[in-house]
Amino acid sequence: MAETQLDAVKLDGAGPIYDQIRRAIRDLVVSGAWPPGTSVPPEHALMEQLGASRMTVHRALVQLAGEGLIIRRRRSGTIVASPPASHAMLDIPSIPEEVEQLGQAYAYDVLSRSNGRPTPEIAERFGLKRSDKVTHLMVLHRADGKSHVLEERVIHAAAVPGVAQEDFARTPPGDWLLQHSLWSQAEHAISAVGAQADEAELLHIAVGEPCLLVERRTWNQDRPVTAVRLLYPGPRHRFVGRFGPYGQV
Amino acid sequence: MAETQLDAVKLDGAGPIYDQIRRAIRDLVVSGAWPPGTSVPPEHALMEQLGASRMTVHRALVQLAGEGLIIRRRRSGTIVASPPASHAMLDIPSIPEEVEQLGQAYAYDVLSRSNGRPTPEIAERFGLKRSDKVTHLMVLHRADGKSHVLEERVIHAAAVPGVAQEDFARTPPGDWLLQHSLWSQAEHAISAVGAQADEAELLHIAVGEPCLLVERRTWNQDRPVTAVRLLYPGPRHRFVGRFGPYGQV
DNA sequence: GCTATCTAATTGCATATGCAAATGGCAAGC
DNA sequence: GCTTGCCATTTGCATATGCAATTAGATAGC
Repeated sequence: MAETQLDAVKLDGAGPIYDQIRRAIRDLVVSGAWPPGTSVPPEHALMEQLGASRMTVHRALVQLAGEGLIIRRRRSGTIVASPPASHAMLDIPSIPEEVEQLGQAYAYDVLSRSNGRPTPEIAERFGLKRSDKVTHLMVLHRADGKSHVLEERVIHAAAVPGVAQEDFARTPPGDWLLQHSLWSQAEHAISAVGAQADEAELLHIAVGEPCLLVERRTWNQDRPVTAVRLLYPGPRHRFVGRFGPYGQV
Repeated sequence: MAETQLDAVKLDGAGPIYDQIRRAIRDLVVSGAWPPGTSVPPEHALMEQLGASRMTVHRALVQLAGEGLIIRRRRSGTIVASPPASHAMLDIPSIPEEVEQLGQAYAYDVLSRSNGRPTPEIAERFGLKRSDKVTHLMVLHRADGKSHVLEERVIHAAAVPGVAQEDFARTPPGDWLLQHSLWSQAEHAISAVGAQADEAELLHIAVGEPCLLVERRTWNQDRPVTAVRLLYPGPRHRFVGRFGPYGQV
């Protein structure tokens, strides 16, 4: 449980006070300055530090709690929440967890791994500059021994310290990145493609067999972090989302 | 601009007052009792009607506005918002609009249409009872003359008055339903499949060619409304979503 | 009729106040 | 040591009050 630095909360004078407080704390959370578990100063402390009334501070904190950024409990105080990975269609799923939730045994192989510059094709496909240093990976995930999904991943070395030394022997890159990097925005694209020859061989399916392709890119404060291409074989896989007319339920 | 019935707002005594007010108004909105454009009573009226303070009423309304259910403007008052269809991955897109946004000419053909009971296969696939009366449709949507998407739809007649008389000559069923029915929940599932022979012929692609399959079911207060199966040919189509670690951005 | 101005309705925001509810931790008693 | 009960801290909720900002509609002036 880390200490918070009270004076890290700075208002910018733009807009309503409650919203300035909200944004100030939100930025500290999403930037990683206050990692999950950090205790947020109590309302009275913020109130004095910022010269606002308790109700104004309260309003900001209640809103942040509603957004899931912080968790508040009487007497214990307020702490930064751990980002949940539970949005089904709008999330970054952990492949090991997915497989294990299906009651199957998870395993994976790192097929290849290299540090260097992206090839033009990869740079184009993942929206990177040719000058960026990247780690490039191919990983095959298996469920009960059967090929589950083929992962091609590019990691922007500058955004993820230590990635060049990591060999991903114990943790697959997706999960490793969730622990060792921050992201503030992601983009999914889902499409259907036919398997290429090399892909078909690895996934043990016929060439041209329909596959669900998930391409995802993530950024941290507008800097690219990683891009991944997940190829799920056949009609066995589906992405499900539930929602209402005014947004998610 | 319809009138609101002030006494339609009823508290249930469960939980905080601001939340009772919030839920009471939310229910009136999502149930359709207060359709879009309806003016919500001003804070003072609700305050007197409910015996709560203005700030408590205010808190409920501010929250509803934040959720997008209502729109508030000084002096003009508060009105019920129109449900937006802009969530990209989590929405019910209008196919004509989608096509026209691509700058292509939209057209469609109703390939078949029938009223009756669902076949066992359809009942199973769409989660309906065999005894439900349904309208069954096959529609081909075209963009610039080319096949764009093949739609198979089942509409639960009891949930949509007038569907048995409608021939969908002027408006495709998806758009017609958005105007003539209410829904409170929907479920998407996206997967990749190979085209069957009949589907391939209609879409002008080869048998087995990968297609993106979107299956969607919608309910209104737990009663099924419609189920649809949208088959998008080939890798031309993609579903895109943007989000952050704490939810949508 | 047209325009500029004023008025009043309505929401937006902040504060001060008070009490309720939950609970971590201490102290007393066994 | 263990349990019980109390106290202080922190958040949750509701109210009352006051002023600011916005703007629809009325009014006055031309």
